[in-house]
Amino acid sequence: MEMMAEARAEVRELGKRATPARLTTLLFLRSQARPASHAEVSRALEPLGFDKTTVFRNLNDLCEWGLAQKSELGDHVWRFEPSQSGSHRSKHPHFVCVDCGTVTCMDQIQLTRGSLETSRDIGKVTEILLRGHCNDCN
Amino acid sequence: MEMMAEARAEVRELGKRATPARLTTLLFLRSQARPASHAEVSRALEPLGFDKTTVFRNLNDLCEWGLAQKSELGDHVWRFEPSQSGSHRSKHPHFVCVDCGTVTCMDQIQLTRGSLETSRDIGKVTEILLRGHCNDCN
DNA sequence: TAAGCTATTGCAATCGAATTGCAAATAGGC
DNA sequence: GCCTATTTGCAATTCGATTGCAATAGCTTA
Ligand SMILES: [Mn+2]
Ligand SMILES: [Mn+2]
Ligand SMILES: [Zn+2]
Ligand SMILES: [Zn+2]
Repeated sequence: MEMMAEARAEVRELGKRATPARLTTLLFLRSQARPASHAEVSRALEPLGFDKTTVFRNLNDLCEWGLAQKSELGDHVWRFEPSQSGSHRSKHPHFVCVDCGTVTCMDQIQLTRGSLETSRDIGKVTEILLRGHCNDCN
Repeated sequence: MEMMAEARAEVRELGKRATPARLTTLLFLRSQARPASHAEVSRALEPLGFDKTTVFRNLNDLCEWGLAQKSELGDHVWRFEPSQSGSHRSKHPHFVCVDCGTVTCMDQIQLTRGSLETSRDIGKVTEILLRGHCNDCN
């Protein structure tokens, strides 16, 4: 498959071994519309014969190597999503519904000039997380 | 003590029992400049003879009753802080340093008009969390 | 393409925060 | 002071995250 060959090349590029578990984990993340928890990825890959711990380690390794990103969205569970390939490889904002737990990836959320100054007094903002009630939940 | 009598009144006002563990927990939160984790509160109260689980339950009860707020700031640990007494009892934004873990309470962080519209398409934002590198850490 | 070295895997065990069950203690109304 | 519903203390449990270690399997090299 096309995707698989591509993933293999990317992993090899980093000097890492292109194992089936690793490539499948990466492909799975890329197939999802939203960040996936370790439990979700495992649930999908265990039936294929991949071990839960191996998945766990690969998820974290992929993050360490820049191929994926890990975020804590407020429910004490890590969620993983593939890094943006092209333009913005940086973290993007997320919206989490406190009612149904749905996570939405957002582009270009900006703070007002005043807020930006305020935040600069404290530090350099690298990540924005919004929480609230999604339109479906109200 | 003044604080204690005040706390007692507030708890009684809610129809709840003003137990030593409960009042001490509330006073402790109010003595802190930053949100405190359950572990931190327990560490402070256990030497005084209060049980870890009791502290845990009181922290959550206080939140349920509106006297405190609970947030997940990105490290898989709940943090508790007293509700603002006067003007804005609502949740305020926080900044968390991903390096040192320091949490800073912020006032009035606003999104740009455009971002606000974008977010409205998704849901009603009730909480904003900023993460990044604090000025002390660079 | 077979051997060898090392990264990776599988599985059991451990960790720690969060959560629960239940009997004993106690706050507050009477 | 008595009574009862609430709260507490302590042990046990849950569950995601994390680790140790021996077995396995990529990849490099000869
Ligand atoms: Mn995303
Ligand atoms: Mn705060
Ligand atoms: Zn929702
Ligand atoms: Zn810092």
